[in-house]
Amino acid sequence: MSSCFSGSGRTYAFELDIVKSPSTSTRTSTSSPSSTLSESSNSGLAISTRKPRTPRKRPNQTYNEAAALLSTAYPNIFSTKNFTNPRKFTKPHDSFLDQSAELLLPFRVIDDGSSGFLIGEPIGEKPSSQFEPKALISFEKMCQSPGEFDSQANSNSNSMEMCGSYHHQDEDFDAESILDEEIEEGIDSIMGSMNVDMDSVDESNNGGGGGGRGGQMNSNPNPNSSNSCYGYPMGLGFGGKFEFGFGLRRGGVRPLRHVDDGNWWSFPTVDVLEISPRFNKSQSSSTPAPASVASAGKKKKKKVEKLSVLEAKAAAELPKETNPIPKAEEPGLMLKLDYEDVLNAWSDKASPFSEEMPGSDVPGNDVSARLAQIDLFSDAGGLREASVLRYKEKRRTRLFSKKIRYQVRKVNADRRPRMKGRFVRRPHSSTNGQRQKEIA
DNA sequence: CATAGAAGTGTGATCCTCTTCGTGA
DNA sequence: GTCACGAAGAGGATCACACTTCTAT
Repeated sequence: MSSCFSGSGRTYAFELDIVKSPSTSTRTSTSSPSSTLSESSNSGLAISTRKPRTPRKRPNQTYNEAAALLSTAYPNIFSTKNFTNPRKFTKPHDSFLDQSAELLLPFRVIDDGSSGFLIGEPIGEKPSSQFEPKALISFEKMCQSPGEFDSQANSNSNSMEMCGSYHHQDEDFDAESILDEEIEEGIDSIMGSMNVDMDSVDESNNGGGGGGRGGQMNSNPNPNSSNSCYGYPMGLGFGGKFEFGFGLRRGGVRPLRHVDDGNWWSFPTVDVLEISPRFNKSQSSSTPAPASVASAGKKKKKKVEKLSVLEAKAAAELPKETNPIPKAEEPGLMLKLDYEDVLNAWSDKASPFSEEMPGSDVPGNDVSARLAQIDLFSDAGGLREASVLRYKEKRRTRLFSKKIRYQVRKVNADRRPRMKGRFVRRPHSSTNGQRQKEIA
């Protein structure tokens, strides 16, 4: 029985395959590979003569790995204590906010993908057994983690395109796209779905194009989600040029689809309303929109209204403890944020995520030299710096290609004749012994 | 040391799920 | 204008193949 799920947005049913031992199985030499379907589709309880399929790959493992390292590297920012109870994170005065007093981090300082998305990982709730010492390929098999939900993969690609700033932060890294996915996963774990009245968001953001995915935004059936949601209304007057990592495309963030009900809530979330400046809703809604936009907005408006009614119902049924975040509409609970002041205040400060160590003589990416500079036994965070560098170096050198265990077999396989991708017998195939003699 | 059987290798075909779009009620 | 349904396409995972090498007995 396999309980692993896909990480690429698919949901796989539990399979109950009674599989013969590989040693006793005889490979069914079917003439057509399509026999797979006929063998498995008739019944949930199938007897297969084939090897069980290897579990689907899970892309989130590197995310977890990075999360653990970053929490070690930047405990002030990615403190695991914030993650023990995700709800804590949504409180206006939690430790994260305390770090910067009245200021929030300007998002542009998040220099690489390993950083910004880690805020949400519930490290404290999960034993670190998933973090293996060797650098795992991101698509190697992993076990289910609470931080994984398969909507990530889908929504990731959406959020990515709006994150224009990210593309300017190229690293010397040949598997960038895969890394991007990790980042996006993390971003989405922060983003989640929005349950705010998104009329204005939809109107300005959707632009009438792109097939109306935004209609799903509020489809999260769990009433809790109304309080632990987030997502940034990109269209709300930021003009899209604001370099926030909160990327939205085509109407916003998707809901948590196919999320394991037992774990989905464990994502620490940031209520975007609490970190957002107030927007004059009436103003935005009164702004005349283009016709196409208006029609698209209308379409969603109904859905949003429907869902908001349902959510309001469900939220009312919930006990107050489970609903600790105040409604966004409540005045006075919003975090007022003067972005200009924030940017000014941080303009002369080094990024906490910067590749460059402040005060370091060693420029660039000479990790060894930089490691040598670090006093590992000082109290001033040398271990932390070392951890960060180790992590970055590891990430940089991580292999995303298939690992060849036996090079000679690869060579042989390359030489082997094929027909439509399959190995075929050599024209004058001989027995192994004879073949070896020939080679000798 | 000999033997049997498992492991592993690359690539095209196939399967499967999800998304997008068109059509009709 | 809305909704449901189905087709088409995209994208990713897996399978099948022959043969050599590795490993356990």
